[in-house]
Amino acid sequence: MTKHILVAVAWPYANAEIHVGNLTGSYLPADIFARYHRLKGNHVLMVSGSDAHGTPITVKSDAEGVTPEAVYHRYHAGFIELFQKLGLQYDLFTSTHTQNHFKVSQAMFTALKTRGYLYTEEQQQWFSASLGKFLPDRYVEGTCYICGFEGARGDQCDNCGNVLDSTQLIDPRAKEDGSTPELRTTTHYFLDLGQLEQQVVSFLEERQGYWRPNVVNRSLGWIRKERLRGRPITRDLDWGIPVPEAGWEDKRLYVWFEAVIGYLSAAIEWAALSGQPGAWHQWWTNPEARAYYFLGKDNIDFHAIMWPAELIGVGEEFARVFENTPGRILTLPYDVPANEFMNMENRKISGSRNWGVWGLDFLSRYDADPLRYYLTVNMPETSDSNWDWDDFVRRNNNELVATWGNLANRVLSFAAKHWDGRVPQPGPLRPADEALLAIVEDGFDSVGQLIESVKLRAALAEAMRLAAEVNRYLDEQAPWAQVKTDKDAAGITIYTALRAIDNLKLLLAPFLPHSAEALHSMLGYHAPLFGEQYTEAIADNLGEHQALRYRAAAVPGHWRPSTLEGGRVLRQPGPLYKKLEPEIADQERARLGGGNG
RNA sequence: GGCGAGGUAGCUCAGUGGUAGAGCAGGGGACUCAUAAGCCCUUGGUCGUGAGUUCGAAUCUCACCCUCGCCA
Repeated sequence: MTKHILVAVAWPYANAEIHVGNLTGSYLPADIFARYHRLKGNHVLMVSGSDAHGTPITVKSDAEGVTPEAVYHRYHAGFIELFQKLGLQYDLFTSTHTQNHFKVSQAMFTALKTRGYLYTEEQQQWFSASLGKFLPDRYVEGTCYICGFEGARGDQCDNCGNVLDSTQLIDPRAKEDGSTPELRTTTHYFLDLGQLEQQVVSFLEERQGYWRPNVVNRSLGWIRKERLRGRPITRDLDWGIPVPEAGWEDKRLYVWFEAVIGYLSAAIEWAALSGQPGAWHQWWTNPEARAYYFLGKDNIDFHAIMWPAELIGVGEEFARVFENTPGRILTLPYDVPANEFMNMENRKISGSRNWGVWGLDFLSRYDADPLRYYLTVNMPETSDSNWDWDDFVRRNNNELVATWGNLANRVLSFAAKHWDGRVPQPGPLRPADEALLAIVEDGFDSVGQLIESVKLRAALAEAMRLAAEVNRYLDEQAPWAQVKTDKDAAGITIYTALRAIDNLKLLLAPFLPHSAEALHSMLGYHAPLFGEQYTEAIADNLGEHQALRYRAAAVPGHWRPSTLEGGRVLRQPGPLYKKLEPEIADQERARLGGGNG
C-alpha cells in the first residue's frame, strides 16, 4: 500500500555553517529515510529551510553593519550549496523569511487565539534609550546578584553558573553600546501550555512503545516534574514575523514559536510551487499520513512537546482561518527519531574554537559518499558518538573501498575482460547461485525494515554484510579458475555476481546515492535511480529567496530485486571510491582548533 | 542537586534472564579476478564498582563511581 510520508527536517539557524555533527544528527538520516521511501514507491514530502529570524541574527547584522537579510542570505546560500553537493534531496528547502510562512504562522497564531490558548501578560524588560529598543536578556551584562561576578549576562552568570532573573542584574549595561538600560513594562502573548498539558502527555504516552527512549522518557519526565507553563510567543524586536494584531506593530513572533510552523508552511509552499495548491493536505490533513521529524537532541523539547502542543491547540481552527475549510485537523508527529551529538576527536564540536569539520570544507577535499558512509556507521542514534580521523580513513579504506567498492570493481572488470563488456548469458542457475541471490534479495526486507524503524546504522551494516557474502561466494566459485576450464560455469558465476551487485546497488542507494548512480550506469542502465535537485529563485513581497527543490525521476528506481538480463551491454568500469592515505588523518587533525574556519 | 541517556574486546558498537557477540585493528594461512583489495583460521573482555533477587544476571533490584545532555 502506498503511503504518504512527511520527512520533516530540522531548520538550520542561518548564522553558522553546518558541520558534520549537524549532518549526522538530522539532515543525513532524513535523506536516507526519504530516498528509501521514494524507492519503495511511497509519496514522500521532505521539507525544511533556513531559520532566518531571531536575536542572534540581528546581533550579527548589527556587528557587521549589514541587514539581517544579508546575514541570513549568506548562510542560506551555503546551506543550499552543501545540500546539493551532499545529495540531500529536499522536495523543498526554503526559508522562514517568506510571505507564505508569515501568512501560515499568523494563521496559527490566530487559530490558537480563537481557541483560547493564548493570553497576554506584562513583563519587566530592560530598555535602552540610546538604542531605542528593548534588549534581550542575553544582551544585557552586569554584576551577578548571586556571586558578584561583574561580567554576568542577563540570562546566566558564567562565573557561578546560575540562571538569572535579568531584571535583578546590578549595574546593567547594554552589550551592544554600553549604555545603561532602564526597566520598562512590555506586554507579550503567551501560549497556554498548561491547558494543553494533558493532551501532550497523552500524545507522548500513545507513542511511548516505539519512540526512542531518550526522546520520549526525557519529554515525559520533564513534563511530569516541571509541569507545562505558559511561554511567551512574542518579543520586542523588529526582525521577524509581525503579530497579526492592531497595536502590536513593534513586536514579532518569537522564533521558537514560528520556526517549527515551517514544516507546515513549507509543505504549503511546495504545493503552490508544484501547481497543485491543495496537495499539501495529503500529508498534513490525511489521517493515514505519517510524519517523521529528524533533529538533534537539543531540539527535542520543541518537537516532542511545543510543536505537538501548537498542533493540538489549533485543532480544526487552522484550516478554517487559513482557507476557510472546516473539519480538518493537522497531522501530529508519528515519530521523532532524534539523534544525540557527535563529538570531534573526543571533544565537543565548537564553532567559536573552530573545533569541527564543516560540510563544505570537507567536500572541497573529499567525496560525498565516504562522508555519508562514515556519518551513518557512526550515527549517534543511541548515545553520543565520535568523529575520529584515523577511524574515518580506516573505514573508508577497509570497509567502503575494500568490501563494497572492490567487489563491484572486480566483478565488472572480470566481465569486461572475458565477456567483452556484456552480462554473460547464463545457463540454468546452480544451487549455490540461487542461494546467494536468495540471501542478497532477503536484504530488501531486512534492510528495509531497519530503515523503516530508523535504525540506519544497523541497516547499513546489514547491507554491507550482504556485500561480504558476495565476496565469499566469488572466492568459493573462483571464476578466474573456472574461466580457464569451463567458461560456461564462469559465465553463470559472473552473471550471478553481477545480479547480486545490481541488488546491492539498490540496498545501498539510500546511503550512498552518488556511487549507486555511478554503478547503475556502469551496469548499463540509462535512466537514473533518483530524480534531480535544482535551485529556484522565488520572489514575493518580502524580496527573493533561493529554494532547493527536487524533480522526481521519470523512471525511478524501485526497491525490489534485480532482473538483470544476459547480454546487456555494460559500460567501462572504474573504481567507485578512492583509497585515502593514512597521513591525511594527521593533516586534518592539524587543522582543528586553528584560526578562521 | 534533580531528571534523562550512556558506561560490554585496542577502536566503533550490538546484545534486556539461560554456556560473552559483530565490524575494524593485531597474528597465521591458502588464492590471485580486483583499488596489495577479497577469502579462511586466530589472539583478545572478571560486560563501570559493590551488594542483592534467581537454579542461572551484561540483562532484574539497591547503593556508589564516571561521561554527556536538560533543568535547578
